[in-house]
Amino acid sequence: MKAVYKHPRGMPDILPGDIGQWHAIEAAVRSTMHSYGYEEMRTPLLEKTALFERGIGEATDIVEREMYSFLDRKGESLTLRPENTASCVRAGVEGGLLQPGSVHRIWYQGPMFRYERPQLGRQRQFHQTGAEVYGVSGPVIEAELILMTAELWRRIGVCGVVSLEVNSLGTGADRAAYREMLIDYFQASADQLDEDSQRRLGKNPLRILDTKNPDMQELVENAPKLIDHLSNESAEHFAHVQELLALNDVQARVNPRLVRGLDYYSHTVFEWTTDRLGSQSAICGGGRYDAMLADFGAKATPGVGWAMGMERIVALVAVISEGDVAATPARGPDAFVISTLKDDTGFPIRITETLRRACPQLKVVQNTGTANLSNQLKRAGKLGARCAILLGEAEKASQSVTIKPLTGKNDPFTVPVAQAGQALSSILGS
RNA sequence: GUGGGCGUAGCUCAGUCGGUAGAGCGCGGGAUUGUGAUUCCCGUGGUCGUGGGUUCGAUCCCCAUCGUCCACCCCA
Repeated sequence: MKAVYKHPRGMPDILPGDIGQWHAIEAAVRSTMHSYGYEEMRTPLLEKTALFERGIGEATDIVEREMYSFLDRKGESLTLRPENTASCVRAGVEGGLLQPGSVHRIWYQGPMFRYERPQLGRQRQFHQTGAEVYGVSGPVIEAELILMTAELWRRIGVCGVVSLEVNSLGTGADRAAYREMLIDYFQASADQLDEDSQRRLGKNPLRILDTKNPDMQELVENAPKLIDHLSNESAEHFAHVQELLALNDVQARVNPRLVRGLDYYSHTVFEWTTDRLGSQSAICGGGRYDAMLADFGAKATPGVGWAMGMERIVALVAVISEGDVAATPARGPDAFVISTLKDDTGFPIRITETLRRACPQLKVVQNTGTANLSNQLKRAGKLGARCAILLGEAEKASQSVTIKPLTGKNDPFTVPVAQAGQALSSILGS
């Protein structure tokens, strides 16, 4: 079989055999969001390009080289969303949610798009799940958001292989003062900066600290740290967050070099990482971004949030469970209808449909082959069916069905069609 | 965006020192003209990712392209 068409690069299909993993993780996400009182929000996949340029920051890699932007039929520049925070803020403002004093806990889930070289855990169309809180300043809500990610890892079953790093970026004023300090420091050693860093020096010197260039490690290591130059209020704020995490048994390592890629953060930022996924180690990250709300028209409303990469979580679960998950088959049919009537297709489908209507909670599947009874039963067994419904000349003549339980050693029995649904329910239990 | 590996049946892979290909599993049918998870038999399967080039001849060599993986980079 040759495929006439292939998927675009970095945009793989999720086939039925893999969807169970996603459903399991999505179920954990939903239950966690419910526990914490967050409500789902959905925004369009396309936004006006300016929304992301402004919201994410012009000097970021995402905006500079990773966005899928195009002109629509009226010549307006639209972009496939590379992340969802800017859209959520836009929707919150536009939808009138972000009134001063009101509080909203929001979560989202869906595909995002970035033009990158694909790798394990890094696709061009990928899926993020995230949570955002609007209308709450202060450290408690930051702690809540971090604590819910920790709880999510517990529910997904990956808490043993992830670790948390936190940092504080302070206030805009803190950063402005620090930024000057940093520019002075790096300019004094400008000859040691690589090309990327020289470019960032003018636009966004904080991101130089995030470099992984080994030649610059010493320079970066000795740079002044923002966390040592926070205002007293910011330092207290950050200390409080750390206390609240410790109070709830969540270990966090302070990483003064954690800056995060998006420009709008302030105060607490955090990142969950794992060492089990090769070079894509970040599985979740977030922080406070009051400044973006102000930019978007909600001056009096603060905002905090995080996002996690679903593909990375799926990959992480697969890596740590090795063969376990593969050995867990998808749940088979509750009832598998097989027929030895070679020239009557009407009776079997009518019985199947009757059972579905009588037992809407059960999965009732009609066999599609023409094999002999023995092989049809083998197929039922392979599918993991809980019982088989046998139809043949005798059943057709007496308008009855034979039910054969496949899980135990129960003998098959025959009941009239009218009682088949009830009989099925009672032997399968609940 | 940079560098490198890979692409043979639905899946995992073998193979051809250049003469158009195999295995296991899977899938379909049967052994058993009405009772499964074991076994046996038969069958289905691939213009060897795609397009060019070299050659009498290419799945194999070369180039391009698409997809994929790894590192860098970046982030979720």
